[in-house]
Amino acid sequence: EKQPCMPTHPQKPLIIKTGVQFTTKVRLLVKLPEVDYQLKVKTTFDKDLPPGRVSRQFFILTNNTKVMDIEDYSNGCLSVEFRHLQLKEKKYINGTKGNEGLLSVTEELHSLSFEACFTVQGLTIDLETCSLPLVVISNVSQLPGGWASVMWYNLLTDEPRNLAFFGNPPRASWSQLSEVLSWQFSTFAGRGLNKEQLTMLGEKLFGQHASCSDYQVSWSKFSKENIPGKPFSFWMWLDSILELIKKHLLPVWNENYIMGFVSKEMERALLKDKEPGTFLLRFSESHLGGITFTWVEHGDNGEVKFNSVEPYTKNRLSALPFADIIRDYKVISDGVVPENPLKFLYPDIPKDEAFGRLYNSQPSKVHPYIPSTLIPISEMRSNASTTPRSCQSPEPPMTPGEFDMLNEHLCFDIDTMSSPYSE
Amino acid sequence: EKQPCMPTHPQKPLIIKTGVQFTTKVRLLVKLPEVDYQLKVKTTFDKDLPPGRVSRQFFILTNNTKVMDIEDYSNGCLSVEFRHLQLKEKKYINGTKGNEGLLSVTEELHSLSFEACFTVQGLTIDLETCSLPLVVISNVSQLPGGWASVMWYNLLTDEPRNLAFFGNPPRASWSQLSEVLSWQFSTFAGRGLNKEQLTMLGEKLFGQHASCSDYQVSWSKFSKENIPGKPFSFWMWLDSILELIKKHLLPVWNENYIMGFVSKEMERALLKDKEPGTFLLRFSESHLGGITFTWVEHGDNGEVKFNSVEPYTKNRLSALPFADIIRDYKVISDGVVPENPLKFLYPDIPKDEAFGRLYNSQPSKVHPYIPSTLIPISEMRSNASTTPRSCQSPEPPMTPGEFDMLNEHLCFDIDTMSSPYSE
DNA sequence: ACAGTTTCCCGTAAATGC
DNA sequence: TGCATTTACGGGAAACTG
Repeated sequence: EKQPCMPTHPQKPLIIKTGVQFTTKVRLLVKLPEVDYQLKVKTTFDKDLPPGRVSRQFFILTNNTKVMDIEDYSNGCLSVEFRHLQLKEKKYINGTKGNEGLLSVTEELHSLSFEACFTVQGLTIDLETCSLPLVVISNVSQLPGGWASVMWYNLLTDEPRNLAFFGNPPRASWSQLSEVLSWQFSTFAGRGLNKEQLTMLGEKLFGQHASCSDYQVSWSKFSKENIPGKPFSFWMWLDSILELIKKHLLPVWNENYIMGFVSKEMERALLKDKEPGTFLLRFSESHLGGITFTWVEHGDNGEVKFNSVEPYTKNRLSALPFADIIRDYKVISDGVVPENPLKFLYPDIPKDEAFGRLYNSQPSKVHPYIPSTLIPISEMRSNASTTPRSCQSPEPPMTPGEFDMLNEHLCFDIDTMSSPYSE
Repeated sequence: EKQPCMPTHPQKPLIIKTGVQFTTKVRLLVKLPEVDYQLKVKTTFDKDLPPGRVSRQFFILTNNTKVMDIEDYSNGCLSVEFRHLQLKEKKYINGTKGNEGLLSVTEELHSLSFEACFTVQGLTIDLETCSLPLVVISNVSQLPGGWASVMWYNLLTDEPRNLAFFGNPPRASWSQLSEVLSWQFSTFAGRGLNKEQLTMLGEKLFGQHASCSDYQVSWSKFSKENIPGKPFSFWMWLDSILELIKKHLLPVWNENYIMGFVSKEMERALLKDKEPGTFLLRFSESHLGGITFTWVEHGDNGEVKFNSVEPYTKNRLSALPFADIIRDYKVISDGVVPENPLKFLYPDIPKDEAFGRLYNSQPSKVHPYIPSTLIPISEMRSNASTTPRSCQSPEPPMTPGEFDMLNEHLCFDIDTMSSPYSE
């Protein structure tokens, strides 16, 4: 909470969504000799930005002027906190938008300026400062793109406000980037990525060169180009997993039960010598935000078989928590009694020992009813059978005497009125 | 589409949500002799309402004036359509709100006025009309209450704008009300209510008097008082079922496979002589928006047993469509092979014959994965185990020479900035 | 036509007012 | 304090716009 008495910029670049409130606080670092006058601060969005440098322009919808006040808890500093600030896009200032469409919206950097002007003993002093770069989005669906920008900026520059950063963004070394990725998981999901997990991610980005930790990753490869053969970029994929963990897998992830980032080859190598029924948890590489389990079995003639279930995504997981899925998962083969093939979490932890504490509750006993729950089930050899007014009135001209009639009968009619709630 | 040339009010009372766009159209019923001038129409919310008559006041946030135009498709009538109208509440005009808190917000009726003024051959004519009563809500959670008001108003008065209607709302006879309720289902769910279903609803409202179709229902009993022993009113309960049907049960409802409104006594009477495995579908009376099935079985010593599953609500149904639940439902008794107890839809339709066409899903064959689905299951004899900066600076006074230093170092600092997307 | 972007608005949760 | 009502905003989908 304590800060030195020099101008610093403790806040990180931020993402602001239009129409959603945000807050900012400014503090005067030097005590003023005489403070018996009001010091007004005005905040402006993209104050000095020449139009044309950005393709979109925004303004602060709400009150943008406030009087500085002595902080209650500190030793007399002047400060002011703007609350309930809200951004709105300026529409069509003159003709069309300003910028060439080179940058995507989440690469476009903006800033918030603060100004005050006051007079001390006859001398007029202007104060001004401005925030670190800001990304402005209009929908939460743009949040992953915004985070990518913030990460890349923080990782690769110390400049306080290089708004042209994404005009020619530098590359990152894998050693730098992997550290940041791990930090994302440790910050938002409570546990970072270990060496094996990072190795798999490195291989995903540039094949088998993962050992070269000084390999360079371009901004485009990180978050703009799609992964070959996939309809999403590396970061979109990774972020979808981060979101899945945050919403549905937090305890399981924090217990380190999700290996998560393992190639299919590695997975088989790990499982092949283990007890039948040994399984591990892995994130889907083909779909956004999915998790699957793979278990090993021995066939009748002793050969090793691997099975992976169709990945669970947020929709399924919000119907049934993941630990319960592991507890209840059943495979039914041609009418035989269903059985749960998951016995040991890799390498050899009995399933209930690992997940027992994470199992969710069970039947609500609303009396007259039989409790019911959903269980996940796979049929091994199923024959999938899919079933799939017309307006008539006297004509003109009018005689003078017709006025009364007109005044009598002329009136409006509400022809239709609709709202989403009508009919 | 065609309308007579007299003022009528074809639109029903509506529900408008603040901040959500609505549309209205006004038409001039008499052709004007000379139309080579512009006729402006202005729309005003609650124009003539003395403040104090309503507890909330609203205004039209968007443009409320528009020029009348000749309708393209008709024979030359003047009309104007207001689009993108939006309502906002006036806050604290003078002190506190106007009204005694007698009425709830969904009982408070408002209106929209339209005015125009024009001059023909030296005579000035004022036109004005106003809509049928409107209910204004601020959240969709108030929609059921709003609908109740609209229904009651339509049912019990022909007055075009009796804004005081809910000051002393009349009672409805059961024969009137039941017709309206059935109409709700037929309008919004495609199939109305039959006599048996209405009888059950009547009994719910006033015990066993259901046969007296001239029994009177008060507004309060219909939608304000809770059903004895339940935390919701009759209409809230019924509307929750209507919503459930609209979102999750439409095909099943339209095929008439949901008996739905049956008392438990009636249910048993109907099922007791039927084949074991005969079931019927019934809405929950104890919880909002739930549906259950009850099936009949014969015990070992021949006695009749009835079972009902815990009702399915929208959350469960959005994880698994209802027809699939019926297809896949299993009961497992003490480790025995699970079996689907549902065989015949009452009275005797084989389950798959009734629901076959409505079965949904089936395995998505994303190759390397084993397809998996959720199935609903009940354990009959389960032992439920629940687990569940400090700011220091030199003191005044200043010497003249210190000004340069001050001007050099004095500046702002952005102390904190936060948005929901920060950190 | 299409993709990137914004708008719209439901539905849940939280905040606010009475 | 509790209840009624409004606000906030994520998230899915539709509308927009070059």
